[in-house]
Amino acid sequence: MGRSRVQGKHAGLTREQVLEAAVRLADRDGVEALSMRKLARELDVEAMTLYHHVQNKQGLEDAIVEHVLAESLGWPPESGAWQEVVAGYAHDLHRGLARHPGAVLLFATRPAITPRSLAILETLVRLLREAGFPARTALHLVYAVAGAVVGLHLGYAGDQNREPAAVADLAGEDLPVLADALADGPVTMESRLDFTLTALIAGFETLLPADGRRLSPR
Amino acid sequence: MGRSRVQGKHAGLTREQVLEAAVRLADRDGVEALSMRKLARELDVEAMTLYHHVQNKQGLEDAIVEHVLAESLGWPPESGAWQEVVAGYAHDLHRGLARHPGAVLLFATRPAITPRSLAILETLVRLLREAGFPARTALHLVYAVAGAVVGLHLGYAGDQNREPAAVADLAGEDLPVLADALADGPVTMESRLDFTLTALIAGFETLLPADGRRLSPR
DNA sequence: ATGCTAGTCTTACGCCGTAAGTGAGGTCAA
DNA sequence: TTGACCTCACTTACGGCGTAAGACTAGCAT
Repeated sequence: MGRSRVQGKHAGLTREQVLEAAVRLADRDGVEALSMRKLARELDVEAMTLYHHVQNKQGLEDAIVEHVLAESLGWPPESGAWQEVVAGYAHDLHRGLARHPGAVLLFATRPAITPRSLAILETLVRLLREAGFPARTALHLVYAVAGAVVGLHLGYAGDQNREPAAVADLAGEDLPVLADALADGPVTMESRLDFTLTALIAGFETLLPADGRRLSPR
Repeated sequence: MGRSRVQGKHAGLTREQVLEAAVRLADRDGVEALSMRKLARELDVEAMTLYHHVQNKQGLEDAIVEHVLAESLGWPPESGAWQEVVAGYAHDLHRGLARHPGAVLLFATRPAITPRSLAILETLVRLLREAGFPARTALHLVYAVAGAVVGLHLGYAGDQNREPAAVADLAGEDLPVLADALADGPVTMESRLDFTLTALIAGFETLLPADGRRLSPR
């Protein structure tokens, strides 16, 4: 019954298929429900088979992050107003995470140190330096923006996910200011992103050495 | 051997002891190593005993968050320069998370909706509103700051934790700008916190309606 | 033909969370 | 004093987990 597989037969499974199924499963059921055995079942294969395409579960998770990252982040433009480049980068990341909620927690727990993300980081920092930021400040800036985006999604990815919207219900008469703040409806992810991004970019601008040494050195 | 416990004997275990041991264990071995069985062993008790003090594992994790939060966050002052109150709040949270790295991931995945944290939120938002922010903007502000602090710690809490410092090693000659940015040593948590906080607060200031309607309405 | 290799399945181990049931002490009303 | 009841603890058991070790098979290179 049902058990119709045969030892040794090649099922033609590829690493790409494994990753796609893993992302699908994590998005559908939540990352905490992602197990090697369930993933294998999904692919109509035995669990141990997966270990030929992935080193272990941790390796699978790393690969998921890389996969989603590659799908989300294009190459930043080599030139342009830094404010827009940074905002574009943030929005790309945001859209990627929105499309793959199952990957959010993995993003949060893994430093992005693949060659690809480092190269993107390099490009961004170079652009910011050309805009007048000291290199170190530029690095801080990118970290702050990336952290804000991931942090934003975390708040909405918590499992059963009574997101901040639920605060509205809880904010009874004893929390009048909160109730007032939520009177216009719940705080959406988009509005939080826009707000945080605006504030961060405005804040960065005040940190920029006043002259803007890009073209005219004085 | 060693099995010297007796059925039914009251060992006098309290919820407080359970929580403290849980936090200690999570801080020492990482939150992913926290299991009901290990925790019970730590307390010289059988696993199922814990279920008298905690609803289930999820409940235990919720309680850890609450515990650490209570330990970290005092009541915000009812008055004072909003910049300093917000910065103080951020630093309190930061210190709490620094003291309890095992709780960071739990913080990140749980909306803070205990009565206590809601009350703190209420106080902060009220203060900000008195400083001239619209209620909704004030709420965004607090979320942004809290998210930044938690996000900051997440980057450093990733398990074996080759933190961003490791980027320095990876930034070879092909990533000259990054190497430059890291020439003065790795990016510490403190410097990231200070930078992000400065930028956020400066950004918020630009969002503040120009008059500052606290005292003089026109 | 022979052997190698890569992809697959089988079995097994020691963890995990927790449902269900057992038992020992303490409290307190009758 | 008794005995019912409650609380706290222990025991056993189940199904799921990650993965180490090994066996099998098909196809390719020799």
